Amino acid sequence: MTGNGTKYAQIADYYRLLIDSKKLREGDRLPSEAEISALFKASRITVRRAMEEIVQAGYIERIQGKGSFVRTLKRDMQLNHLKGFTEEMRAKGLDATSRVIDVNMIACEAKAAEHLKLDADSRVTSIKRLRLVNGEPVSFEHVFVPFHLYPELYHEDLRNSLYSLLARKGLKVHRASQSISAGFAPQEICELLNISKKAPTLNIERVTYLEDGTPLEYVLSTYRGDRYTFHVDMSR
Amino acid sequence: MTGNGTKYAQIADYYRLLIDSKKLREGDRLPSEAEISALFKASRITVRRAMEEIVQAGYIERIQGKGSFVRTLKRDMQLNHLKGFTEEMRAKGLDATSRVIDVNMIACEAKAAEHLKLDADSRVTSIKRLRLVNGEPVSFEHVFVPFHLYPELYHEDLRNSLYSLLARKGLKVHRASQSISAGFAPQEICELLNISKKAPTLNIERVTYLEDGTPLEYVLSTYRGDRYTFHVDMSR
DNA sequence: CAGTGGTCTAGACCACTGA
DNA sequence: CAGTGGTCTAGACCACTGA
Repeated sequence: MTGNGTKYAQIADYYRLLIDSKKLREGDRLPSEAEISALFKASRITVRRAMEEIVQAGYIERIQGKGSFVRTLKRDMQLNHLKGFTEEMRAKGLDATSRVIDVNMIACEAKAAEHLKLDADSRVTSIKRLRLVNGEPVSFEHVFVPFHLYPELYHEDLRNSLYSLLARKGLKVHRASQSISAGFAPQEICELLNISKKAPTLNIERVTYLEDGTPLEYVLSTYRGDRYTFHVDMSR
Repeated sequence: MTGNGTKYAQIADYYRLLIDSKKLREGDRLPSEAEISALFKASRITVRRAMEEIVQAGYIERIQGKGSFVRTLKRDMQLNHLKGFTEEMRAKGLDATSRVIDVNMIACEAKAAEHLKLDADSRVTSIKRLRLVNGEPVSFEHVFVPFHLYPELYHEDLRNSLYSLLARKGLKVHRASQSISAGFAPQEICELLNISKKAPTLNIERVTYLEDGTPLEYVLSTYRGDRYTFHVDMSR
């Protein structure tokens, strides 16, 4: 517990800690406002202020007439689960494979370096792959992984899930930030995807991070507009 | 003003509307809590509750000793907060407006009916709007809202945030499911967006739901590929 | 200094839940 | 019905900004 700060922050911290440390588990009921009020010798409004804090942070859910309950995080996890291409296609019952176009250790390009928080000339492993579903090309991706995070990466078999490989090295993808736009692809990518230069493509720029916030990879993907749709669930 | 809903919601809506309709602009100061309190004959705590609402929605910023100001926002890395177009652009510090193309009460199309869980010939309010940022067309959207949820909807001023309007009727967007693809737009939409028929577009199909799971709206949006990028954060 | 928002109190009535 | 959270009031003292 903190001890400093405002009263409502202390109350909020107290319950946040109980939940973080699993002393209060999913679905458990918190004491009522009146009880917390008595426990901390705080007015009900101060207690409510504290509860609002942890509702806001997604820790609990309050139901009039029933009480405050530790939230089941399952729903949100399912809501927008971050998947790799292989995993995503498997979830749809499709068979995903890759054709490795090119693997290299290179000096990092400026844009990739910025997203990976590396110095401009740092070394990165560069991987170009064509992603296929049921043997048909669906997307082309160019992945950049900081070399020092996984020096042997370019010796590995990259025909399957990259995330599985990384996970086996203890590099677990935690979150990703993506930018999705519509456009065209350059000639050589069009040829790989077997589409016309005038065919629209879905272009996704993705940065994935480890739990501690370290950027793990920077990916530029080009999806065939006629073969791929990106799904997202969002909540308020 | 609406007349229904809670007092704090009415106060919050009042100022949200002033900001949406540009009667209060970026950097403008809102009246002090005492003034709002007198104006609405509400206690200070109720006023504060209202202010918290619109702080939460990213509309204003409060500074102790100075006052409450309409937010001049750069972009902040929020999680994956579900926003309407107006709100999203505001968060990027951009000025969003709409041109209403067409509003109608129609028998629901099969696809919209399916997503809205309505019978095939149920009545829906159909709204076609052109969304502009700094006066330039960015997207065209076609919204379907079940008629019975908000019968007077087509009498309302639809130039600003639809979600604000709905919220004032107690119809609060809770979650949304979206499908994003790349493609082209039909002739008439290209003309509205002021692009060539061969220009790529980002097409988003969205279904939004109320907290109890009732579908609230079905939207087909067509974004100019050169003017819009969709951002998503995902976690594992 | 007057004016602002931030924290806090004690107390009230209400709507909702479940026995 | 008792217990819960939701809304609302009137009033207090505080910390901070700016003249």
